[in-house]
Amino acid sequence: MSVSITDVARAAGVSASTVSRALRGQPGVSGEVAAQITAVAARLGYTASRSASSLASGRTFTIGVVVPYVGRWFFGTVLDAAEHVFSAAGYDVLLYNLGSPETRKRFFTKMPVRKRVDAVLSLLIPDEEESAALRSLGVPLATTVGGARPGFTVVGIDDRAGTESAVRHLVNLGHRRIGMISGSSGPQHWTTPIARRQAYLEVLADAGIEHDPALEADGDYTVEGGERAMTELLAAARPPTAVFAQSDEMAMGALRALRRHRLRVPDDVSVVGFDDHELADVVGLTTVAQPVAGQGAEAARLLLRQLDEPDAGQPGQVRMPIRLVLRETTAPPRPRGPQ
Amino acid sequence: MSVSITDVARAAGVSASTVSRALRGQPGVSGEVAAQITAVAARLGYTASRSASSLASGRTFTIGVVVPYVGRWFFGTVLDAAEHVFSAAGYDVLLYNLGSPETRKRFFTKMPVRKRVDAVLSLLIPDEEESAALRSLGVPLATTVGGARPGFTVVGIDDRAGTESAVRHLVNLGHRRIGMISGSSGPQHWTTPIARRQAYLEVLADAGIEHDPALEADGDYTVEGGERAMTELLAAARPPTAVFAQSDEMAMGALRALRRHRLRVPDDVSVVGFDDHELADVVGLTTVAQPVAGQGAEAARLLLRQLDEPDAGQPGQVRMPIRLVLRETTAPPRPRGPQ
DNA sequence: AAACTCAACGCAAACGCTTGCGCAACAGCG
DNA sequence: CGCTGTTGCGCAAGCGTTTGCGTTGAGTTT
Repeated sequence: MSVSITDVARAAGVSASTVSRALRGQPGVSGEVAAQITAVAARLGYTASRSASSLASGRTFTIGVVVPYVGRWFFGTVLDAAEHVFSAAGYDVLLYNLGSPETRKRFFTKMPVRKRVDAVLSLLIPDEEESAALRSLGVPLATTVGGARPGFTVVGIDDRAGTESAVRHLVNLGHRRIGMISGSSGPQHWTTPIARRQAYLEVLADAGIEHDPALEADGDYTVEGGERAMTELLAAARPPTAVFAQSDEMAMGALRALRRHRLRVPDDVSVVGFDDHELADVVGLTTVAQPVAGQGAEAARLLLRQLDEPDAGQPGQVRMPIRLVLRETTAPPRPRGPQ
Repeated sequence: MSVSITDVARAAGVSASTVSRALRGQPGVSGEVAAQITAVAARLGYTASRSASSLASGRTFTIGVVVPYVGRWFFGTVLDAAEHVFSAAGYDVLLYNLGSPETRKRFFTKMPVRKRVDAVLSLLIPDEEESAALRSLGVPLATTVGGARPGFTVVGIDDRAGTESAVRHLVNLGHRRIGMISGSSGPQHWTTPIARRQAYLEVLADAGIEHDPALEADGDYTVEGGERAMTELLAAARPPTAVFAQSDEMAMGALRALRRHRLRVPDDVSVVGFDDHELADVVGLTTVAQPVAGQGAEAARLLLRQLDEPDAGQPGQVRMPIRLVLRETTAPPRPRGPQ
C-alpha cells in the first residue's frame, strides 16, 4: 500500500541504494539518473520512512524541546521562534511539556528522547541530576533560561542589568518604598529569580534605602500569584509606593489587585514588570523588554550549528540586549503621608 | 555503547522476543520471568529504540499536532492541555508550527508526518486539499476549530450561540450602533468568523437594527489588528457605541485604540470579546468564555480512543459549553447625541 | 596496449526491534 | 494412556533505510 524505496528503485530501473543516495543529494550518482529518480519519486509520492532511516543512519532529524508550560506567553513565544528555525532546517520538533512535577519526573527517568532526537533545547532549568540525564544522551544541548551550565549552550539576558534598570527607574522617580514580586517558588537552582533579587537589593543599597523584607512577596510567575503577592504587600504596615515584578504576568496580576483595592496606577502605586509581554502595551505597563522570540531563534541556530560541526569547541554563551520600556504605570510617588 | 534488547536478553538469559513481550506486558511470558526481565532492563538502563520498534510494528506512539501559532494564547493553551493527555497515555507529540503560508505549504506537500505519527490533531483548519492530504495518512484525525469536516473528529463550541449572547447583551444594554471586529482575513474555509458574523447579523436583524457595513472591520485575530480595526471603526461617519470583537486579543487591541483616542470604556464605548483570555480579567474585559484547555484535552482523549478502538464508527463531534462573562467593559450607551 | 584512476552503480550487511510460527513441556480429557 | 489444548518460550523473517565495499566500464597515463 505504502510506497517504499524499492518501489521507486524498481520504477526508475536502479537499485535502492542509488535512490537513497540520489534523494539525499549524495555523490556517486550521475546528474541524469538523479533527476530521473527525483521525478519518479515525486510521481509516486514517495516519502522516506523516518523510522527506517534513523534506525539505519542513527540520525533522527528531530530536536527535542522541553518546556515547563507551553501555554505561557514566554515559553510559547520562545518555542514558536525556535520551531521556525528548526523546521526551516529540515528538523522536526518533539515537544515535552513538563509543567507538573510528576510529568517532569517521568520524563527524566524514562528519558523518552533517548535515541529519538539529535539535540535538545531545554526551556526549563534542569537540576544537577536532570542535566546529567540530558548529558547522558550524548547530543548537543541548549537552554534559553538561567545561567551557565556545563555542557549547555545558553542564550539569555543580563538579569542583573535588566533588574537594575527597572529598580533604578523607580528610585530615580523618587520612590523609597519599593516592593518586589518575585517568582522564586521554583527549585533553588533556577538562577533567574536569585539574580534579579540580588540586583534589586543592590540598587536599594546603592540608593541608601534600607531593605524591608515585608516588601517582598512571591508571585509564582503567574497572574494569580502576582495578584496574591500584591495583596500581601498592600497588607504591610507601610505598603510600597512602587513595585517591581519579575515578570509581566505577575505585574498584571498586581495591577488587578491594585484595581480591586481601588488604588490608582501610577498615582497611588507605580509598577514595573519584566519581559515586555505581548499585552504589556495594552495595559500600559512599564517593563524591561527582552527579545523573547530572538532568544528562541538564536538558541535554535546555535544548536543547529553544533549539529553541523560537532567538533566545535565549548558550547557558547550569548547575552541578548535588554531595555527599559517606559509606559504609563510608573510615576513619582505622591508627596503625602509621612516621608 | 548503547544497550539494546539483545543485551538485556543475554543478561536475563532469555531471548530477545521474550524481552520484547515482557517489557510491553504482552501475554506469553510467565510472571517470574517477566519480573526478572524488567529488573534487568532497569538495571541496565534500557530504553527501546523508538525508530526500531516503529519500523517493526508500524506504530509510532507519536501524535502529530499542527498549529498555526504556538505563541498565541489560544493555541498554546489548547496544545498544553492536549500534550498532557497524550504524554500521560505514553504518546510523544511532534509539533508543527505552520504560521506562515510557506511553512504551511511545505508541510502539506512534504507531509513529514507520513509514517511518523499514529494520529494528528490539527489546530488549524485545513482546506479541501490539505485535509485530503491528511486523510491520505490513514490515521485518526481531530481538530478543535471550525465546523464539521469529513474524517475529522471535531470538538468545538457553538459559535453562533456564543456570538448571540455577546451581541444580544449589547442590544439589551440599549446599544443600536454595534460594531464588529472580525478575524476573517484567513482563508474562506475557516468557518468560525463566518458563523460569528452570521450570528451577529441575525441578532441585529432580530432587534430591528439596520446593518451598517461601515461598522465591520477586520482585526486579523491579533492585538495590532484589533487596534487598527477599532481605529477604522472610529473613523466612520457615525462610530459605534459598542463593539463585539471575535477574539479577546482583538478586543484588547480595540481597548488600546480607544485609550489612544481618549475615549473611556465603557462610558463612551462598550466592548466585548470572545475566548476569555487569561488576561481578560486583568483588563476587565467582558467576554464569551469558552473552555480552551478543555477542548484540547477532549480532542486528545477522543483521538486516543480512536487509536484504541479503530473499528469505532464515525468520528465524533463535541460541543463544549460557552458562557458570557460580564466584567467592566460594557455598559449602557450614553444618552446623548441624535438617537 | 597494458596498467591504472575514478566515477557510477549494485550487493548485502547492518540498524534494533516485533511477531507469526514452531516446538517443547505439561495439564486435563475421555 | 494416548489425545488434544494450553502455556511459555525461541527462531527467524521481516520492517525500510543507509552505507562500506565490490564491480564495472570509460577515460587517462605510461
